[in-house]
Amino acid sequence: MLSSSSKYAVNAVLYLAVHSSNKNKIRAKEIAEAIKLPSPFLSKLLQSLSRENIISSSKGPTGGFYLTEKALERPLIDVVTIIDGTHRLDECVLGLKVCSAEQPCPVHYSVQPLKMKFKAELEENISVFAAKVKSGEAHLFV
Amino acid sequence: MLSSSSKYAVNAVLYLAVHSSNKNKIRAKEIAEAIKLPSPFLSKLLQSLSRENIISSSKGPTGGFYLTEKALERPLIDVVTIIDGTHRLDECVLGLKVCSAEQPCPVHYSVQPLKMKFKAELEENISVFAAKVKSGEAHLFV
DNA sequence: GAAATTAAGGATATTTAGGTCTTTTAATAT
DNA sequence: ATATTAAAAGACCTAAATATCCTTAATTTC
Repeated sequence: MLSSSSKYAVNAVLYLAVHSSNKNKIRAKEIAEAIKLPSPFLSKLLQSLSRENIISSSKGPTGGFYLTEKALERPLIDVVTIIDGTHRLDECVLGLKVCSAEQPCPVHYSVQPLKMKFKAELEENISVFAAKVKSGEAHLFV
Repeated sequence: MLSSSSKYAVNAVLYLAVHSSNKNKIRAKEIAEAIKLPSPFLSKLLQSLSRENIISSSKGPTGGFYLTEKALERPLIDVVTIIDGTHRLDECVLGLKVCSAEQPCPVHYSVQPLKMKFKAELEENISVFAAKVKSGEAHLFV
């Protein structure tokens, strides 16, 4: 459903949402260690996210990545679409080119509502998910 | 959620469910053309399915693949697990090693019910999905 | 301004899923 | 029996996703 890359990206963004601020930037390496990911690879993902302004960065000593207040109010699904594009979440579970209400695949009516629901969940703001982690209601890492 | 391979496999099995019988076996090549797939690749998948007895085959002239009455009563999810194994449908959407009711990821409670529902749908017999195709209620190919 | 630090960016390597080809085995028809 | 047909099996190839490395650019501290 999601690529590994976008899973990592979501993890990283939520980590930043919980731990960073513009006063407290976090280095790629620290995030990588926290979420147990090779840091050069994570850097690539962070770069992509930064280019699309969903996370912010600054170079040099005391530099690193962080989320602005504004970024916290963006839906989590933005992270996914930046990394994976939009197609992946929309395509037919059976891989049919055409799969719609008019030409449904055999599982279309079972799956379509679930897909809509999933996407709707991801429309929730990053801050909402971060709040769950902060409160201990949800966890991020092993 | 499903690998391309298991999507193809599901398509092929449903094609067989609709078109084949032990009196009317279908060659790999014909299935491949019908579902627009490279036939050597499809052959591999059919072999795996045949080894696990979810589809039947016979060699030689008038040979090919077919589904028995018994096979039609197996749940569609068997096709998926033969090709993908069981892990793929169970793993955490955010890729966390541990993701459970006790240690839920931030989207766990949103996604878990959807996943259960999806798996439950796939527990339906192959014949049920085939019937939908036969009645024109669902479609298989572009 | 020089040194140190950290992200950015490009090039490259590795792994895995996806796809192909060739030979062997089994069944059928003549 | 022999020729033909089609699946089985294994080796092999390809492309995309995943991961790494190395150089450059931007900040900060001293």
